[in-house]
Amino acid sequence: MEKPVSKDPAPRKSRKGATPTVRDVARLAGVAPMSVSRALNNPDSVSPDILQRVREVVDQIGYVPNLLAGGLASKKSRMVAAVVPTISGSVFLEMVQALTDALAARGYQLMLGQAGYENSREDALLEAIIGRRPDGVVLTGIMRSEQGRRRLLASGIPVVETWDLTDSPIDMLVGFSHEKIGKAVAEYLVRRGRRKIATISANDERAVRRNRQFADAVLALRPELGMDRAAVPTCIVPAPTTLGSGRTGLRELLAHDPAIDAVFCSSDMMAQGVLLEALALGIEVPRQLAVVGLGDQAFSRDLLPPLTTVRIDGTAIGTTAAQLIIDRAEGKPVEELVRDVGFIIVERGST
Amino acid sequence: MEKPVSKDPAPRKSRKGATPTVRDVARLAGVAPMSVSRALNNPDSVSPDILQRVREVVDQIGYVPNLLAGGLASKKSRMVAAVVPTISGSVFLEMVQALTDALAARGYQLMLGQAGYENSREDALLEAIIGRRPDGVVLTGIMRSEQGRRRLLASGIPVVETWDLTDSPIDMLVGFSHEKIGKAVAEYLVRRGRRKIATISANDERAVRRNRQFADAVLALRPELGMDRAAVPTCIVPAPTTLGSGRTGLRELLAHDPAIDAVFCSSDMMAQGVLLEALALGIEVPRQLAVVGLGDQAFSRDLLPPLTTVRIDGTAIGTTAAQLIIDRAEGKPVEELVRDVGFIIVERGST
DNA sequence: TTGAAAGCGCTAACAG
DNA sequence: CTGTTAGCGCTTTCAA
Repeated sequence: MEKPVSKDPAPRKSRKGATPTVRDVARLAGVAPMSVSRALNNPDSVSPDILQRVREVVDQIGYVPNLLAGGLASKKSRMVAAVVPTISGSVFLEMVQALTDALAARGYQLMLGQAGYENSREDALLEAIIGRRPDGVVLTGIMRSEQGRRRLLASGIPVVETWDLTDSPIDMLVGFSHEKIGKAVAEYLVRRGRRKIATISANDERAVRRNRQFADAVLALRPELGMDRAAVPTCIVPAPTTLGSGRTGLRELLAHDPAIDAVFCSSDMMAQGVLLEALALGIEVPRQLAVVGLGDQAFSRDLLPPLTTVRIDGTAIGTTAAQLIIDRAEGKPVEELVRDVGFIIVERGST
Repeated sequence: MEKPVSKDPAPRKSRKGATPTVRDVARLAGVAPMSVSRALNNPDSVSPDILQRVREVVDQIGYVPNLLAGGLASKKSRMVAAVVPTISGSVFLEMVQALTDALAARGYQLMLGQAGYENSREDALLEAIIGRRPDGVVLTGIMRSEQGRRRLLASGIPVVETWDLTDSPIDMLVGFSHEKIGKAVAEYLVRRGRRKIATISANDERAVRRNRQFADAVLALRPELGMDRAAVPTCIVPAPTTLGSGRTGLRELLAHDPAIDAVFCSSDMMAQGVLLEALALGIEVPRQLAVVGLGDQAFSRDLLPPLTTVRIDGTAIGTTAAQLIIDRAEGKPVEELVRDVGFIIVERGST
């Protein structure tokens, strides 16, 4: 004769010290594990009675659901990966902050990856990201490597490229046109009567396109300069840009042509360096030299003189990217896959 | 009579378009799933033949292991969570960068959480973190809330508190003494002959302790000031500190006492604001006013004058924290649970 | 509304 | 060295 099955069929005795699971909660609340899951994830789908009992037990034993297990079962990890070139001193911080906040508000967590500016680690990074099956990936800039595009595409993970525009996004896109910025700043400076206009910029691909358009626009408006882009001096510095690179950049430009009367910098921090170097050299800003930055960082309005700069709404980019990914994850149809958040030239004392 | 079991017992036909799994790889390589797992995670434990066949299949079909599943089975998520008050304009960036890099080099990924300065979201954040079963948590600062300490402790996750020291860490600790910084800077300024010494600082708990020690040290060295800490004017500004708060801070201090001849700021960015405001007011630095910052950010050496500041080695903190957590995760015994990375006063032109 | 069964994709543990 | 078995802790699916 078989031993009768006991009422409590020896559930792996919940050893003291082990992290509690749904089953522990279920047992203590006298319900099925599935009801615990429902009470926690979808309180409306469960009777008030069960809901309350489950909540009591959860509070009492300090149960925290294992989201790895949940993610495996439901194929939703509630994580979003963000890739930035580097986090340090970067213009992307505002976006990352907005992203983190917007995601957290909806129960999503951010995974941060640094790709480095030479894309050295990009491949390993993509593997680390895809392997964690995030509900979305936010890329800073456009994914250039064909290999990377294919892997992301194949993974089926929603992707938001940012901080740039392109005709062929992998998936979704929230950005602005670097070409238009180049053109707009050039026109602005020429309109303000500047004649010898230069740029200091990082050696990245976006800056190159911005500069090309910048130079072309200057040349178009100042036919006397001829057709050669070399008439618009450009100082290239390694990314990431720093205050120091702004200082040395200005010195190099002036050594090349002392008559320069306007500089467009590829970051506010670098523009600040230009302001400082001008001060050190006794060059008056804006009378002798106009300075324009890029990014409108918090400090820019408090500089001496306050910095004219191109405002990029990093918060809008981050918030929008989060929204797009969450909509996708929740099955809502996404209307416009490409959003241009534009930019504004904020005019201040440095021009 | 039963149908004979076929040799290939109908493995859930790998529908085209579905993400491949270990089983797909195993089938195509003609080995057991376990061997695939070993080939990928521990190549030495498998014959060269199998290793090669597995690698070929992996490359060919673009298999990326599901780390959620792996983490669930192995109880190692290869993720580390970091909590910072806020990422923007922050002195913690260097640490976060070093952390990300050091972790990535060992195959770990960083999860970033922003707690906010008012600890408003701390609770939800902790839940989101613990639920993902990271292999470690790096906290910026000491966890003050008893509730938070208990939850972390109960979770059994290795914790590294940073950027501070305490006698009762939750687990591990990599930091330095804010009290000692306050004392050291005070002594430094007094030794340089400064008489009217003030501070501008954020309203956070660490700054308060630093300031108290700072004021006490000043009073001890300058008995003529009496015993009242009010003799060391302090301007409190809301966190996070900005260049703008440095500018207004200096104005407020001077309004209170025009004779102030030294200011200790709780961040380099704020110290920069002080330099700028001094320039605007025609106050000579360092002749009339000495300025000391905190953090030794990249830009500080390039300021005008270069900023004297307290160097905190964020890179060392991040790298050490990563090391401690990885050691723990891999079962290595951790020798010293508490590491004091110290600080250095970097003397430059502003004093 | 609630519950039971059956995995999600991987790896620990043990056998061969 | 290689394979088999049995879960990890949760949720999907289906039946009650």
